[in-house]
Amino acid sequence: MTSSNQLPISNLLSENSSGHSHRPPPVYSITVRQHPLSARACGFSERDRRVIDPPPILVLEVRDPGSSEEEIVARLRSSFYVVYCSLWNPWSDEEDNIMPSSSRLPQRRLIGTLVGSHFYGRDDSNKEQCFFYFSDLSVRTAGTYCLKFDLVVLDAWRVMTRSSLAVSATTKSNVFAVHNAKDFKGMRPSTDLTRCLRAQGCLIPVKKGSAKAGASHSPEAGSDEEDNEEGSAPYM
DNA sequence: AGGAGCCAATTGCATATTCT
DNA sequence: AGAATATGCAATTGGCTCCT
Repeated sequence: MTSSNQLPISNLLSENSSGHSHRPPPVYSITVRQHPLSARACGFSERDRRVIDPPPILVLEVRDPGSSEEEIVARLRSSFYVVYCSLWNPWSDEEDNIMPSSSRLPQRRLIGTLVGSHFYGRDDSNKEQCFFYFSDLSVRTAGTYCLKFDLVVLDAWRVMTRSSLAVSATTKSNVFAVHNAKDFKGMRPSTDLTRCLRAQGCLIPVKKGSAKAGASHSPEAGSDEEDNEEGSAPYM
């Protein structure tokens, strides 16, 4: 299991513990490689979950002039990263996770696995990258939202000393629409990137998509103006 | 009329069985 | 013994119905 590219915990400990090195800290950045486009509102039922389509996929990059290429790759292969997802209102630019309600207790609007799953593999252009995918995200109510992603680097030194972990990078997805059951046009077929990751062993679900959805917006055609306010491609 | 939840059909995956 | 095929189960998805 332990590959030669794996970074020992002792290395992380020494490289991250502040005051133990004069090297500038590495710079982390995350970019949304596959943006969410639409979803069907899943309501308040715990049983009936409707995932966001397509599943958001992020790419992690590390810039560290003091490290060799091999060290950076080893760092990307390690699983000492957590990407946390939250729901945002794109118009007010405020978090939109909590639904205030007079009749019910306040509930989270975004449900599912809010922490991204780490996967190191090749993208559809055969480039090795560190991915985080969110294949189990659902939104309870219809509306227009975007997703905010926060990267936290699990610093062994800080974990051991029980210090708080800082957010190392942040990014947001494009705006996407959540429709009611009657308005939802169906799931799209999985993108090439999704299929590519799946083929390498990534546990991301692959969907065939419905004819209705496929006719109006195939992933290849990229005609998403109806659902995607910014009119950008599903993934870049 | 719109939203929330239920239901049936479809799809994917795991396991069992059969064949070479 | 290993590969191929069949079967069953669980998850997913779209559409329908009921309630507010």
